Amino acid sequence: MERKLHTKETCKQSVTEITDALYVLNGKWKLPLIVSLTNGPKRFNEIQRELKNITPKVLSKELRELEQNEFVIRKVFDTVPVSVTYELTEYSKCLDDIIEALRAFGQQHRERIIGKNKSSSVHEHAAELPEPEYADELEVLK
Amino acid sequence: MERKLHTKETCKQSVTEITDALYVLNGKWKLPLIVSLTNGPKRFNEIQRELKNITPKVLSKELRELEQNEFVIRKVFDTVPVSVTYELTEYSKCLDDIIEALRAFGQQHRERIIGKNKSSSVHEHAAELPEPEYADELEVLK
DNA sequence: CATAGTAGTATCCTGTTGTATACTGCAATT
DNA sequence: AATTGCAGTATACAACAGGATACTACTATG
Repeated sequence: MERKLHTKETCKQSVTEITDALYVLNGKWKLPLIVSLTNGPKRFNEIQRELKNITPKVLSKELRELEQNEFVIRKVFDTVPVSVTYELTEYSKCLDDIIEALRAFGQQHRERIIGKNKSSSVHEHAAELPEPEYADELEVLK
Repeated sequence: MERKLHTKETCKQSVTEITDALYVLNGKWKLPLIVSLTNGPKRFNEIQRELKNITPKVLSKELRELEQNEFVIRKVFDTVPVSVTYELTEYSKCLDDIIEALRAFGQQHRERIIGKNKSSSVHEHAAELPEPEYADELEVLK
């Protein structure tokens, strides 16, 4: 149960650092958006198709914010009509560890949930820890 | 500019995995809350004091959600009056990589912003990439 | 000629998140 | 005897994120 961070001071400092990080990456879309750009530049509608359920308004806003934080660069080509691409910057590479950790957790957590649901007849800890309704809590689970 | 994930398929799958992960960890408080519990069990008011600005209503809700996802366990001691502690579960360890990555990024990003603000007289890329108002964008920066 | 695609913007609306304030009932402290 | 701390709940409200739908002006395709 012991972790690397265990003094009161490093712990408080970590809370601040995490808060800073989340301030920049918050919301439902920023990280998925960055991931969807990892295999090269994409155009607006292309992204919208890939990130099922994102509306143009929200996508537009998220892209603007990522641009301001220098994770994404917007390139306009003066074709007729204009075409616009979005691509990741060099700086965005500093997010790779976060993305990889989230990805690994997401994958493992989904498997855990599926396993849980299969053996859901066993309720030994039901009183202390209510059996979560995982099926409703993860959206896709195809 | 090449990363590990670069085929269309692995990229789409990663988006799903990230979405799953964020589904469980979303919001402003869950990760900071978990971090604040890394140096041992804490009581309700103790947490509230440590996480400046969280209201009891929100804290209560966040703790309930973390409990349902089995990251936190709530222990009630029948002292008079009852005392309650919250502590991290074994399973919560699977979040350590995420937390460490976010922490490292948060720390480095804050330093980058401070550096940017010092040399803010240089505006060579102002037209393409508006100089972000970092001072307003990070909340603490004491 | 109608449809589809381009890169978004404009409005309106809902739902969650967060804030503010007050309150509980009991015990220990001042 | 009054205040403080405990672990929250209750109520009302404000703010913001996000969703639904429609629309622009232009071009290419069927």
